[in-house]
Amino acid sequence: MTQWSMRISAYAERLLQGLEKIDWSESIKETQRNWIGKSVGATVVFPLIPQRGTERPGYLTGGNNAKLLLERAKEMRNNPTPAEAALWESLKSKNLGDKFRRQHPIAEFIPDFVCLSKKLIIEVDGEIHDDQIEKDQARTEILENLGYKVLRFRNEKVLGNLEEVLSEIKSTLDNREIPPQGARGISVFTTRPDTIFGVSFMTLAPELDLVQEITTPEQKADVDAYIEATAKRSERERMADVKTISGAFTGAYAEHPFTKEPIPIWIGDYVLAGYGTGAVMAVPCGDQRDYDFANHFGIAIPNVFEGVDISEEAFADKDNTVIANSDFLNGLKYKKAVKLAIYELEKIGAGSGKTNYRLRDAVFSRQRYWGEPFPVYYKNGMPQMIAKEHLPLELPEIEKYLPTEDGEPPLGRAKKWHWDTNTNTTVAVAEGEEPPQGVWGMDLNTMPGWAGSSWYFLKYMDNTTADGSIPKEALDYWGNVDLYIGGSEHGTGHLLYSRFWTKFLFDRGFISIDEPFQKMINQGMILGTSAFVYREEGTQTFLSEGLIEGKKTQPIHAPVAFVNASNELDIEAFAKWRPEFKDAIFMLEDGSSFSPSGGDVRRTEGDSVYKVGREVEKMSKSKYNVVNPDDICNQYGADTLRMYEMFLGPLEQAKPWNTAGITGVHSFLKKMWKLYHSSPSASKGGTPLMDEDTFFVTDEAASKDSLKTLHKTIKKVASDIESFSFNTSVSTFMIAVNELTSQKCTSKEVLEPLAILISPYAPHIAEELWSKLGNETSISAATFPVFDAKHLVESSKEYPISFNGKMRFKLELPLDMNKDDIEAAVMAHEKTQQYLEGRTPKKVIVVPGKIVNIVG
RNA sequence: GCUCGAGUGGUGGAAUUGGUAGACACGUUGGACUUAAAAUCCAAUGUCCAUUAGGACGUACGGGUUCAAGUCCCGUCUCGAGUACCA
Repeated sequence: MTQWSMRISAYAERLLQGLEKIDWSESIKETQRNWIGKSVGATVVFPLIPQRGTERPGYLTGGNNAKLLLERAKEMRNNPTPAEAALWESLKSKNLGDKFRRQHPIAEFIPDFVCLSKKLIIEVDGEIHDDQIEKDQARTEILENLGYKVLRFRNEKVLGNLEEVLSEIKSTLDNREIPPQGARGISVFTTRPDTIFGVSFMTLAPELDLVQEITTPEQKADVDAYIEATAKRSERERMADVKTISGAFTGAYAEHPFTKEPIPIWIGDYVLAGYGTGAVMAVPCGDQRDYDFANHFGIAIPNVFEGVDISEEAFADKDNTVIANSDFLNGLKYKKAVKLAIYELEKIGAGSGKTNYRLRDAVFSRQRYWGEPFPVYYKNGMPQMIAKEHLPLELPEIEKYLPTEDGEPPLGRAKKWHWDTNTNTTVAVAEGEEPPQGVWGMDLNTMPGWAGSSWYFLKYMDNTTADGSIPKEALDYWGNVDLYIGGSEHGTGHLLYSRFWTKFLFDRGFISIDEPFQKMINQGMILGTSAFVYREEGTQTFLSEGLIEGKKTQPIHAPVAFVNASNELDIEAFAKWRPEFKDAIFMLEDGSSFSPSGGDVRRTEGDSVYKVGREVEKMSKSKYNVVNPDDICNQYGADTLRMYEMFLGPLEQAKPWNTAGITGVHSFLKKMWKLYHSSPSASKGGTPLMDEDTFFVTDEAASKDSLKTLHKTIKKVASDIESFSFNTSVSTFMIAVNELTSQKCTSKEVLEPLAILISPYAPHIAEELWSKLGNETSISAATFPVFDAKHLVESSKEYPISFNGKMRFKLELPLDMNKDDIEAAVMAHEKTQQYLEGRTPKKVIVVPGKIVNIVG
C-alpha cells in the first residue's frame, strides 16, 4: 500500500538540540532523546570475497526468464522509438557521469534505460501507456522494492525538451545515495570503529535480500531453514526472548578492510533489519551480544583491549579502554582510537564517520474516514497537488464509515470524490463509469490525528485568514505556548510531531517560533486501586487472598464497588454480576467455603469473609476500578472535590485515588463559610450560635493581626501559584481561616480579598460569598489582591538558640539588634550558662534574623 | 541491561538561598456537648528512656564537607517510570 509519510528523520538533530532550550520535565526530554536515538560512529564497508563457482557478475540482474527476455531486449534495442534514440545519445558513454544500459533485463522486466551503479531506471512512455497505468504502477512497485528508482518521461517531452529531461536525470543521479549493499560489499554502522581489529565475524539480519545473494549452495538449506524459523516467530516473541541465541552461517566471507583477512558472514535475529544497514561487524570482545553469539557458535574472540580479561564476558567500558593487537591503534584510548580509525578508513575509501538516528519517518496516512483529506488527485497514477486557492476540501458524504468491499479506505465509498481539473471542484463519477476528460480520482487516505494536533495552537492566534496562514502580528503577540499541561503519554507522538511541524513551518518562514511549547508540566494521573479475586486454575473455585500462596491461581478483576474498605467482597453481588460465576464456590479467609447459588455450604459468622487482593493501576473500565467523581460531588460538592484533588500532593505526582482525608477539606470549606456568617460574638460557651443563613461581614476596620494573616496568605498563595504548588496553597488557606476564626474577624477589608484569593480553588463558594458581599459582577473578573509587606513587618524575632547545632531554647530579641548585642544577650541568659556547664564557647555564630549557634 | 525520578511519623504530605525537621490535613486516643448518634468544639499524638524536669535517637543505608545537612559531595540499597537485541 502506498502511504504518505513525513520526513521527521530529517529533523532528528534539531529536535534533539531544541530540547536544551525548553523547560520540560527531564523525563519527557529523556524519552524524546531515546526515541531520536542518536549514535555517533562510522560506516565501514567490508568487500565481499567472491565465491568460486557461485560468482555472478553484478550486471546480471534478470530473473529466471532472463534468457527469453534478452532475446526480446535485443530486438527492442534494434528498433528504438525516436524518443528512445534521442535520449540514448545523451545517456550513453557515461555522458552524464554514470554508465547507463539500454533495454536491460531486470527481474522480469526490460526497462528502457538503467544505471546499475545508482540503481536508477528511466522509462520513456508513449500513448500506449495511458491504457496500462495500473500495470505500470505494479511494475514500478516491484522495481522499487528491488531498490531501484524509476523516472518516467513522455515521448513528447523527451523530443520537445531534452534539456529539462536530462537535467532532471542528472540531479536525480547526483542526489542518489545507493544502498552500498550488493555485489560490492557489506556496509555496517558501528559506534566502536576503534575495535575494528577485533572483528571476527559479521552478522546480517535474516530479512535482508542480500542474504539470498551471498549464501553458498552448501549453506542454503541451513540458511533457508533459519529464515523460515525466524519468520514464524512474531515480533513480540523475538523481543521477549532475548536470551536464546540463534543464527546460521551463510558460507560467504567478507574481507577485513585493514588486515584483508576473510571474515565469515552469519545471519542472526539479534540484528534488526530496520536499524542502520541491517548488518553489524561483530566484535565479540567488546559487545556482549556478539560475545554470546561467538561463544555459542564457537567463533574466535580476539582481544583488542590492553590488560582486560575477556574470558567471562565482553568488555564494553569505553572510559577505561586502551586498544591493543590493533596495528596502528595500539596503545590509544577510546576517543583517539575512534578518530584515527575513521581517518584511516576514509583514507582507504572503506568507510567514513557517520551519525545514526533511530528516529523513523512517520507514516502520515490513515485508512479511516475521520481526518483531514489529502488535497491530491492521481493523474495517470502520479499524485498531483490541488492548488491552494481551491482549498479547503471537505470530506465527502459516505453511507458507511467502513472500508470498501475490495479493501479501499472508507473514502472509496464516496460518490463525489473525483477532481475535475476543468472546474477545480470535486465531482461525482458514477460507479463503473470511466471519468470524463480531465477528471481524476482523489486520494482515499486521510491524515492522522497528529496532523491537526501538531499545529492547532497556531490557529488559536488568528482564525480570520482565508488561506489559513497566521498573520505576523498575531504570531509576534502570542509567541509560543507559555505553559502546556498534559500527560507524558504523548511524549513520542504528539509532543514530538508538533515540535517537528513547528520547526518546519519556521524554516518555511510561516511562523517566527521554532519550538511550540516553552514550558510543560506533566500532571500526575489519579490511579485506581483494583480489586482481584483469585480463581484456582481450571476450576470454578475462588480463593480468598490469604489462601492463594502455593496455589496456581488466575487473578480476575472484581468491580471495586463490590468491595468494602476492609477488602471484603460482597460475594452475592459478585456472583450475580457475571452469569459464569453464578455457580462458583468461594473459599473464605478462615478456610470455610460458600456457594452463593445456595449449595449446602453456608457462611458462618466471624472471619468467614472473602478478601480480595489490591493493586494500584491506571483507572480503566476494563479493570473495573473506576470511581465516579459524581458520588463525591453529590456528597461533598464540586468545590470539595476540586480542592481535595489539589490538596492531595504535588501536581506532577501520580497517586491512587483515596478519599480518606476528604472530610478535612470539606470541613475547612464549612469553617470558611462560617467565617462569613453569624456573629462570633453571639457564641455561647465556645459554641457559636449557628445561623448559617445570616450573612455577617462588617465594615469595621480589620485588626492588625487579621491584616497580617491576610497579607501573608496573599504572599504565599501568589508564590505557590507561580510554582504550581497548589497543595501548599490549600494548607495556607486552612491556616488563614483558622487564624481569622480565632481572631473573630468579621471585617470586609480582610474577608473580601480572601474570597478572591480562594476563588480559583473553590470557585462556587467564592462566587456565592462574593455576591453576598454585594458585588454585581463575577468574582472571576475581580482584581487579585496586592501584597503589602508593611503588614508583615516584625519588630522582634524569636531566635532559636542552638548548641553545637542542636536547638535548645528560644529567645525573643529585637530584630534591629546588631550581632554583638545579640551575642551578649544570649551569653547573658541563664539557660545559656546552664547548657554550657561552665565551659567557654569556642565560637558563637550569629545570623541576624535567623539563628544563633554556640560552639564548644 | 540502560536512562530518568523518588525514598521524611500510622497515612497524604510541608520545610524559599544549608539555619528551629514533621507545617496543613487524615487517622488514633482522651474530653466537652447529647437520652443516643451525627455535627461541632477542646486536648494529646515521630520513636525510645524518664514520675516530673528533662534526655537520647531520628528524613532508605554507610561515609564526607560545614559552626550547622532532609537539603551539598562520594558510595550502597530499595521502589517507581520510560526504554530496550539500536551495533
